[in-house]
Amino acid sequence: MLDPQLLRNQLADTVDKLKLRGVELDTEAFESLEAQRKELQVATEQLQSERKQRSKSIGQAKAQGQDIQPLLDEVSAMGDQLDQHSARLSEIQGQLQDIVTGLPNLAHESVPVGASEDDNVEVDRWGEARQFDFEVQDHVALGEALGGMDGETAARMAGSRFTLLSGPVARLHRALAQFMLDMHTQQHGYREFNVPLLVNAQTMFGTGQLPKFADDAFITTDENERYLIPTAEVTLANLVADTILTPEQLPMRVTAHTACFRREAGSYGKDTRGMIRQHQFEKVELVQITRPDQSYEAHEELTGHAEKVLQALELPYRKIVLCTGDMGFASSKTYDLEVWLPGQNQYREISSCSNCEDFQSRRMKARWRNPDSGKPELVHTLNGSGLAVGRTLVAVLENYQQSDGSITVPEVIRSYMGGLKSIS
RNA sequence: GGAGGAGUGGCAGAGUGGUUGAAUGCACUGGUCUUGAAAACCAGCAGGGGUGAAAGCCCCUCGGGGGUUCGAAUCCCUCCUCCUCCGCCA
Repeated sequence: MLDPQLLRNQLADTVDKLKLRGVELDTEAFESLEAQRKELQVATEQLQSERKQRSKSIGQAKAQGQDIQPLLDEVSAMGDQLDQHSARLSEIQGQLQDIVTGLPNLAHESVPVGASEDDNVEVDRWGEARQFDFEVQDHVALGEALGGMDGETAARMAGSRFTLLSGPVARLHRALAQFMLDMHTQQHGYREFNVPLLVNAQTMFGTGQLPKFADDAFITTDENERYLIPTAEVTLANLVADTILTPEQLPMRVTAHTACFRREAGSYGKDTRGMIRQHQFEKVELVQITRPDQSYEAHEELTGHAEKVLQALELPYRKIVLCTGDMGFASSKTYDLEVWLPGQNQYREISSCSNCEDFQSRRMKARWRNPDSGKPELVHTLNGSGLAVGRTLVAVLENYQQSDGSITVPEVIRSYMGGLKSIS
């Protein structure tokens, strides 16, 4: 959520910055609502104040044994007026709230301006695409030939966008997740969490999934509606919801390996082959909670932690910075890591690392006590995939394939596979 | 699923209709004292919001929401969470 003060005091400037994100805000309508809010709120609080004072004086008069009936009549009349005012006020505030919660975060000044993914900027490239002296296959052909990947049976039991893994391929998938988790906890200082996969609406609101993107999430139908998390970012960031952290607790680095669930509404026909885009996939997520003045440093660091996984697996990738028009709703700045997939002859996203500044913490009421001011102030939140496990499996299958269709197991993964060097 | 109990400031814990946003203790911060520390003593110390150039003034919040009342931490309804016991169950 944007700071409401920005919209009140620097409206024109904020509207300009929102335009870069591809969002048009009706300035006039907003200003009109805001003016009404101000007037109503002042009036309502004034009435509350008067009522409070008079009620107190009734208490005092009664204690002194005076006749309080005239006072009672007078204050009674105020009640109706107050009710009217506060009803109208909450209506206006609700309308303002609807507008504000639907606005995306503003982009950091270092983010390239652009309208779509075509305007994203490559900032780094690591590794070299392997040269094959045979015809490469994609992960689906490889996985099926190995007898370890089955989309048809999965579709029969669950529908499209699900994949069954089995045997050594399933084990490789598991090994990759274990490897990532171990690297982040043992080398990068993250604390491992095992988190709920179902959360309430409040929690989804905190990280920005609600109310605007309700259609993207799976929701339960029992009386207490719960959402299946689309990413562990939701649970990890919400660890600090409604809390005031001490300076010593920052930065907080947390990670979790979870299943993630996405409806992929609106992506019909996109990436239908294989396990690039699934309703259910696994991901090792990295989240950092930092002091505001250290979040951009942490953003570079966190992205580096994700890159370390790709480097250890010797998977070629490039790092791009998303332009203002292509960033996620809550983000101020996002790096995407795209891994080289020989089977598709292109780079595909395998990690997305974002600094959300105080956009999520304002929604979550996540604060720290700044020793300089002595006051609670909003923390900054960052998240990144480290990495998407399913897509990492895809990348390993395609990059490590041999002419006979077997897969060489990456060296760093072998100890997680009982020393296995090759899957055939 | 059934029966009972409980949710108050960072923590503990008073408070059952009227200057209570809240006693007291601990913790924390500053000061006095001390060579220094401790102890003792003094003082400060919830969060959110509105308005204002600022100082300040004002409003809201005692798990969430609603109600009764001139007035609610206190009474009523409802939901949530936690604890104990019974039942069921991975």
